[in-house]
Amino acid sequence: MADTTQRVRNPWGQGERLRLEILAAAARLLSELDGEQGLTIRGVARAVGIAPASIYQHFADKAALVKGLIEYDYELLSAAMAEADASCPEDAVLDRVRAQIRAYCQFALDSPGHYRLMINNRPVTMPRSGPLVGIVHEVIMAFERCERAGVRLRVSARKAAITVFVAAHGRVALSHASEREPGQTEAVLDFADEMVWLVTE
Amino acid sequence: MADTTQRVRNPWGQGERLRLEILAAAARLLSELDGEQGLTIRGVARAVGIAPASIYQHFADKAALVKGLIEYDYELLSAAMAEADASCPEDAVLDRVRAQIRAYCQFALDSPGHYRLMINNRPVTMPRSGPLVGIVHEVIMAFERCERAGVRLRVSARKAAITVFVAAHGRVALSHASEREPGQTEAVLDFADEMVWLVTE
DNA sequence: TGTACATCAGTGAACGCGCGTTCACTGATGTAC
DNA sequence: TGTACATCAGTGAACGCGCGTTCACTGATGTAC
Repeated sequence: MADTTQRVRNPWGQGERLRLEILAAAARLLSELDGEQGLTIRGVARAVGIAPASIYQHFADKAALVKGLIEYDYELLSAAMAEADASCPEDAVLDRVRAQIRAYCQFALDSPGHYRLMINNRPVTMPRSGPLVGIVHEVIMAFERCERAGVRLRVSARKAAITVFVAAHGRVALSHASEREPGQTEAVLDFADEMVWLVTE
Repeated sequence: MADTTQRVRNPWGQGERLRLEILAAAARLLSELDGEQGLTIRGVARAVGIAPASIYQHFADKAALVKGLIEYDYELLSAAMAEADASCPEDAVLDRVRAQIRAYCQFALDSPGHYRLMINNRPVTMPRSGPLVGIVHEVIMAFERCERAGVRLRVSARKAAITVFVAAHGRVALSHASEREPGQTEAVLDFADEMVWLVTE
């Protein structure tokens, strides 16, 4: 398990490199152990091949490490959703909504540990302005595009986005709580599509 | 904090009483600490006023204690939903569905720790036959009653129940992840109602 | 009725563990004069 | 060019903590004869 090869220390002035190594190792651990409680300073240090104390040169404490991880993950998720949106034809407005939601679900299914961390460790200081809100806002805009293109919604674009988003979270969370099953991914993505259908008409 | 009064031991043949005291204390702790990780053998022993070792006369290990709690909680939740259903006029079929879902959300909001434990610690041995399934089945039957009463559903009764249930879970879970806000309960219940409306028409 | 023993409810003290964090340190690489 | 010193990357060992669990025990209450 543990790396027996000795780590070579970074050259002068390149100490920041270790910071990225730490984040990368923490991300890897989080993917494997899915669950924040499995993410420990000592575990990360072990994975990187350094002393636990070394982490404190780059992160004030465990909370700072977790915060760094979450910020990184939000960027990944946002990028995945934006890419999904952009990969659809410009005028396939509903497909673009679906693609975004599916990308969201896919991320959550692929990285349960990361996803749970993002949801459950949202910074307390930003009740309605956290990164999650940015993501929901993208979906709101996608629904507004639909309306402008003539798609009839059963509720406002804003409400449609929130509803679909909340339901997708519910589906994903329940999926995480069960053991993996074949075809689960498709089931989740189908559910997401159906939610989009439910708010349209 | 700690009870300074000495516990009187149960009389001969009444040792089972402690089992209930332990469960009650664990439930109380879970309500306060909301989060399974806050629930510890030692903490429960402290709350009851006994030695940690005493718990092992009634529960083989921590998992057994948790299992006992979950079973108890499912009974509470089922009873609350059944009561909500029964408190509506017989023929107000949609109201009865709504009442059940609202009771579900209310339970989750009132007891986040219990709710999270139930969802995340579902017995691995019963993928599609756990107690949650029983609860969903009640909702399915409630929707079937609606159909028989002439209410038009946009999807099958089964799908409607699952959709509403999943969305309710999503809403509740997100609510748990944010800090408490005034009016939150109403917002969650309104969301639940809206989900019922979305699957009907 | 007395007494030896079984059974019961519950305990005290210890075990080993992994955790987050601190602190004085080591040794290599750069810089000032 | 040499040398004293500052700065850097990173460490080893310890701290106190709370955890789940085990084990031999205590003392009260019942039962057999």
